[in-house]
Amino acid sequence: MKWDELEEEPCSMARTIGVIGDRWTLLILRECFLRTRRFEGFQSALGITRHLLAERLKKLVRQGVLRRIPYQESPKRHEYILTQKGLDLYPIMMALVHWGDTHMLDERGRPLLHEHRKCGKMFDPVMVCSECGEPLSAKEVHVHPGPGARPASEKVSLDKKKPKSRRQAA
Amino acid sequence: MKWDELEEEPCSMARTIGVIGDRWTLLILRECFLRTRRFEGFQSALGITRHLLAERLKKLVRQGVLRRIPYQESPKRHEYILTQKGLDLYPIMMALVHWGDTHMLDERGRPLLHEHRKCGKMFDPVMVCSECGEPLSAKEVHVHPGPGARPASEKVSLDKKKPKSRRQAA
DNA sequence: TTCATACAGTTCTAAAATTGAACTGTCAAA
DNA sequence: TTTGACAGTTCAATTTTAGAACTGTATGAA
Repeated sequence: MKWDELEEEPCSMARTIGVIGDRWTLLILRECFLRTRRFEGFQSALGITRHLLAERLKKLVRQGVLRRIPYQESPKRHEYILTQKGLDLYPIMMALVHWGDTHMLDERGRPLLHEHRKCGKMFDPVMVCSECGEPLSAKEVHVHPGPGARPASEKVSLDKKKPKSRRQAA
Repeated sequence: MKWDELEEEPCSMARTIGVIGDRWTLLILRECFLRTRRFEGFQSALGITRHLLAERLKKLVRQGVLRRIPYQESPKRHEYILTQKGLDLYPIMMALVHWGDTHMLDERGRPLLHEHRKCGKMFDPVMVCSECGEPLSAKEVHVHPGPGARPASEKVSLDKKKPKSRRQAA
């Protein structure tokens, strides 16, 4: 599968993965949420090669996750700022952090604490149902095909290839 | 940076990314939540190469996200089942799906709808504060160093290399 | 004026990861 | 006896990524 094919999959998760589903992109976005805005800032915070960083930033801009905004003329310099589409990634970031906090800590404890300005307390993120407000778990959710679902006839494979016998075909 | 170094970073997000932060792993986990359990099931649903699939499954088992359980003797066959650690990835999966539903839909609409068994309604996942229950957004959250934070002295770079001048050093 | 540095990239080669395809081996059914 | 399901493993070819240097504008210091 080519990776741009992911964005055409009739699956919202696959499409999201097509945009942000690689390690460097996720780390770049972490820095964005920590207020990094400039090329050198990302590069020195992450140790990513300049080549990949340039490429990933371009892709995020193309996808509308970041906006490239000039902050000085001559030499032209730009900052990379999260768009609303980018800011909407926040729940994904928090969910990643929270899983790490729950399952990947060492003896030293949490690297970061999060304070909720509205209530002034240190908090954890909790995912709830938009309708009843109860916390969600996989077992309480039932999945139905929606209007954009793939027709049942082609449900077999992401890349539509039939698995074929591995003994010589002719 | 080598990818196993990610898991040693004093950052819960980096550690999580070290475990599930690549495209195939995320797609494999999607299938797990859709009740796929067997090698051939993953392979034909995703079109992933058998080589990579075997490797990714091994890693997920090693990380405690999946458990490998025999379902028949001779020939030995195993199923891959989400552990509790794996089930706890659910909020991440839902957050990915929800962002895709919000920002990556085509004209046809949502590929999947989610029904909450408890309340019987189709819902969206919402991330709220564990303390006050209000929905979260990036701007209302303030980050503090926790007990496991990296000392300020080495805050510079993920890989601890100082960026050095790019003109000939000798 | 010359030198060093900041910044935002681009270019190049070597190394690592991924793809695609075939191969192994056990067992069941035809 | 042959074919197919299943769960991998192996290997060559391609694609990505890493690591390092290079380009080019501009500023401040010597």
